Amino acid sequence: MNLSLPDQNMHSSSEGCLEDDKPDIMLPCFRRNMYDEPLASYSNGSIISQLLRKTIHNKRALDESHFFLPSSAAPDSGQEDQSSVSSKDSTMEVASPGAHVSTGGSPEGEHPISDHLQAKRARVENIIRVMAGSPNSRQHGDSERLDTDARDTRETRETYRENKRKQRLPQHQEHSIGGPANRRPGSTNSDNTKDEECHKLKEQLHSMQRLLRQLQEKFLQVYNQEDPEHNDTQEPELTKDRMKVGYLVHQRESQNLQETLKQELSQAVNDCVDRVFKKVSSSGLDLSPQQRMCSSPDLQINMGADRKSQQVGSTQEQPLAEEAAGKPHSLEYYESSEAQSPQDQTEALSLVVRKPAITPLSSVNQTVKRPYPVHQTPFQFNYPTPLHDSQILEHLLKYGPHSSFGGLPCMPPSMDRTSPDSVDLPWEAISMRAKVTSSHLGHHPRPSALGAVAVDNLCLPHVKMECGELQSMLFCLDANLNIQEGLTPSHLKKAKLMFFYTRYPSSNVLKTFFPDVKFNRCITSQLIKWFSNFREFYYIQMEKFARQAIVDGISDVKDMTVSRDSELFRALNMHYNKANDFHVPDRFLEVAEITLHEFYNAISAAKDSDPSWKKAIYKVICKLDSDVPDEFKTSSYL
DNA sequence: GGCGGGCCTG
DNA sequence: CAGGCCCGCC
Repeated sequence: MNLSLPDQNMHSSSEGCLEDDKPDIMLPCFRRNMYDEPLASYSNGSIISQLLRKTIHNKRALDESHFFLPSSAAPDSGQEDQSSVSSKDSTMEVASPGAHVSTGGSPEGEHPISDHLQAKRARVENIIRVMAGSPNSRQHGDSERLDTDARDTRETRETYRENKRKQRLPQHQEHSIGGPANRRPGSTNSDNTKDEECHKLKEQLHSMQRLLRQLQEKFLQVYNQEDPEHNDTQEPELTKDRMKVGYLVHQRESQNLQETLKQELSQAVNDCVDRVFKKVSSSGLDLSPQQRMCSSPDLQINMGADRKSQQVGSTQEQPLAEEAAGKPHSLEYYESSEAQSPQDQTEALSLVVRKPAITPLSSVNQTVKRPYPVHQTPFQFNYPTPLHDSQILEHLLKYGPHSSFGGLPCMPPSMDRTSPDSVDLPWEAISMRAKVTSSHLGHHPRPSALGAVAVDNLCLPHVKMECGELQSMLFCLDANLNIQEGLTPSHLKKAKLMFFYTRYPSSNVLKTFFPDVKFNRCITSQLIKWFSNFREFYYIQMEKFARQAIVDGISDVKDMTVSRDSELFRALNMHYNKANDFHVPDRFLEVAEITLHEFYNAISAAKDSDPSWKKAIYKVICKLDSDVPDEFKTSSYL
C-alpha cells in the first residue's frame, strides 16, 4: 500500500543555498516574540485558553498588536508581525503573542518579564502550535507567497488527501476496529442497552479525566524541572536566545504560573468531560442505525483515525464533525466567532483540535491536522469493555500516548504494536522506543489523517470529538515530555523521507521538523551530516546513471526520464525509502530528472574535467527544494 | 576562527 | 553512516 504525502507542487524555495532569503524558521518556542507577554496576563486569566485562543483566533491579533513588546521587533519577528496583517492565512504563529484577550492583565510590553517563564509559556505555545498544525507556519515568512502559491496548492493537496484518505480507509478501519467484520450492523452491539453504553462511556471518560490529571502532574513535574536547564550552556542556540533576553528567575511568578496552569488544565479537562457527559445525557445515546452499524458496545476512542468523507474542501462551512456530532453550536462557535469573549476560555480545549475556519486552507488543515499521524493512534481504545482506570493509566503512563493498547490482552494480537518489547520503561524512554518500533513496522505517514478524529464511522462522534480533545492534550503533553536528547533511527528515517522534499535543509528547517529533538551543536551537525550523506549518495547515483546513459549512446537528454519504474529511481527509493512505505512525491522525480540531465549535459560537455564541475550542478539543484509538508513537523512522525 | 559543505575513507 | 580532512565563506 502506497500511502503518500501530498505531491506538493512545490515552490522553489531554494533552501540551503539561499537561506538568507528566508526569515528565521523557528518554532514558536524559540521565538523571541513568543515570549513577549508578561506573566501578569496569566495571573487571573485562563492560560490554556489564552494560549489556545492565541493559536486559534490569531486572526484577531490585528486588533491587539499593541501586545507586542516594542523591543521584540527583531527583524524576523517584525516581519511576522506584519505578515499577520498582510496575510490572514499566515497568522497561526504570527499572531500568537497578542492574540489572546487579556482578562484584566495590564497591557503587555510595559513590564519587565521573567524570561524563563516566557520560555515556558513558549513551550506551551509550541505545543498548541504543533497541535494546531498551522498550514502557514511556513519557514519563508513570505506572506505573498503564502497567499498565492500556498493557496494554489490547497485544492490539489486537499483533493489529494481526500483521495488518499479514501484509499486508506479500509486499512484504517481494520486497524481501528479490528476489521470490517466487526462493523457489521448489529454484529456486536445489538444487545447493549443505552444505559450500558452510557455507563461505559462515563467510566471511560472518568478514566480519561483521571489520566489527564496524572499527565498534568507529569507535565508540571517536567515543567518544573526545566528551570535548571536555563543555565545550560550546552545548547548554543537556545542558550543564546535565553541569554539574549536575560534570565531573571522570579520564583513567585513561576509558582503562580504553575498553579494557574495546573488549575487551568484541570478545569479544561473537567469542562471537557462535563460536556461529554452532558451530551451523552442529552442525546440519550440514541444511536441511529447507521451509527449502530459502526458502533461496538465499547467506546471507540480511535482518536487518530481518519476523518471519513468530511468535505475536505469545504470544512469551513461544515466545521469538522459538527453535523454528525449534533453539536448545537460549540464548534461553530469557536471556529467562526470573531468576537469571542474571554469567558469562553473554559472551552478552550476544543480549540486545540478545531481551528478557525478563516480560509479554506486553514480550515482544512486545522481541522485535520494533529500532532501525530493516525497510524500512531496513540490511543486505540478498542476494547470490548471499558478498561479500568488502572489499565489506561498504567498503559499511558508507562508507554506514553504514542503507544496503542495493542499490548493489552483484550486487543487482538494483530493489533499489538508495542509488544513484545513493551517492557517496563520509564515514560521518557518510551517514546523513542515506540517510535523506533513504529518505524520498523512499516507504518506510513498519513498526512491527511494526522490525528484527525474519526467521525462518520464512529458511533458517537461528539463523544469522540471530546476524546479527541483529550488526546490532543495528551499529545501535546507528550511532545513536551519527549524531547529527545539524541537522534534515533526513527529520526533518520524521517530525515530520509524529508530528503524527498529538501536536499538542502537549513538548520532552522531541521529544528522545525524535528521538534522532539533537543538541539545542540552536535545534533545539528549530525543532522546536517545526514543530509550531506544523502546528497552524496544522490549525486553519485546521478553521475553514475548519467555516465551510463552516455555510454549507452543516448544522445538527447529528453530521452532520459526518471519515472517510478526507472532503475535510478528504484536505487534512490531503496536508499531513502527502503520500506517503500512512503509515496515519493512526484516533484522528487522531476528534480531527479533535472539532476540527471544536468549531469548528462555536464559530462557530455566534458565539464567533468574541472575538479569542481559538480558545484554548478549543486547550485541548480539546491534551488529545487520543496517545502517539507507540515506533517513532518510532528514530533514523532514515524 | 567558526561553520558548513564536499570529498574520501572505513 | 560517521569521521577526518580540506576548502571556501563570513
